[in-house]
Amino acid sequence: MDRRQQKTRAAIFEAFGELLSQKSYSKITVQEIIERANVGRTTFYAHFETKDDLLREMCDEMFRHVFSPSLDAEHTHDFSLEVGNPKAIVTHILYHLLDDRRRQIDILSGESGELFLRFFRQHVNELVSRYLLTGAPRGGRVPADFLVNHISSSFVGMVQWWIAGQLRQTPEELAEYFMAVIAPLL
Amino acid sequence: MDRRQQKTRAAIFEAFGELLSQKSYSKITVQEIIERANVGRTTFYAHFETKDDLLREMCDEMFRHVFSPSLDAEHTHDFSLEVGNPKAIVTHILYHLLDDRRRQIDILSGESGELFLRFFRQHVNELVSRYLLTGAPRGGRVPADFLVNHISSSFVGMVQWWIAGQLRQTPEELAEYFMAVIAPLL
DNA sequence: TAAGATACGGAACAGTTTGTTCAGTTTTAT
DNA sequence: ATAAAACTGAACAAACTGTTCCGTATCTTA
Repeated sequence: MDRRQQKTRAAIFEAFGELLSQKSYSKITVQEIIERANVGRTTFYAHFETKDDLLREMCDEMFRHVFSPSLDAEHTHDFSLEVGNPKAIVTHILYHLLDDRRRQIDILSGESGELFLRFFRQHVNELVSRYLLTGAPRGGRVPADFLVNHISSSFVGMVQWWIAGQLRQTPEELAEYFMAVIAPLL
Repeated sequence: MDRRQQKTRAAIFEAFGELLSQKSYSKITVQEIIERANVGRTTFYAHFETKDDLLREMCDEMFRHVFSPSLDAEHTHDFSLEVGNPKAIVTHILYHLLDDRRRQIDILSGESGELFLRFFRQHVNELVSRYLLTGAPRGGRVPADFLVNHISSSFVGMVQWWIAGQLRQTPEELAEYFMAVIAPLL
């Protein structure tokens, strides 16, 4: 991809992210974005059809990172190796969230956190039904898709709680809590 | 309150509700609302400072109903009498949601459901910490506020799942599921 | 039922924001 | 070096917002 495109795209994401941590999505104007990104109006619309489009693409990029199996240093894991070890997966994802702290967390704690958590939720749902519920000999007291939804809701809810509480807990602690309320169901 | 005010207020709520079940909140304009409500521009701004204000007031009205202890017919309950019987409370609330079916559900299934679920969540949180967690001899493996948050998230998540799935379950069934995943923690 | 208060309607307003077009400049890749 | 591609800036119509002013309709109560 053209170097210019990369730079513009990055500048827009950067500016958008900063704004999102300051004010709510709906109150952010394209005007502000391009001013802060130092980019021409025409250029913006050459990259993104609309503000919503920008949001979508940014979410994709964010969560592709959060859910990517690889993590730089010692926390490297591969989901496929961790099937049957839910706690490791949970810890792993929480580390990823913490990793690129500035962008993810700032945005998620902003007024438009819910907006992003919708996307987040989708990823979590997929993950849960793929890795967390396979071959688990459940009691069968509730339907499987109810259970998947329950676990995803709990996870996303936990992350919200975590962020709202200033990230006071370590990923390990959090994963501990999570397993305490979820494990009885698996 | 003046009969005229009631009528305009109702007309605006009605119009707003219809629009919300059709398109997302952010794409709805004041212009559309007043056209559909057949109300003058001046009148709208005499009632509500802004579109966000309208949203807030409408949420208040909606959820004041959903969480009100009284329900018309045979399902009449009083929360205060039901402390220690969480399942009854859950069933009760679900019936309330179903009650004014047209407005609540349509809005919640619209693209802006999350917006309303934020308010919904606040009420649930309050309710949970007041009625569902009092005097319960917990194991103490997780902090109390984590637990409250977990239960609220699960409840709201369940409602989303319920609505997305076309309300296929009865409130009783749903309450059954809910207790199955929550009861072990109380 | 008459009078004063209150709510409504319509038109017009300045100020923003949006998304597009066009012509001209800079950067990149080959 | 040159052609393609990306960027800029200005200007544009269209839509929406929130406000003001004034005349009309409706309610309240005395």
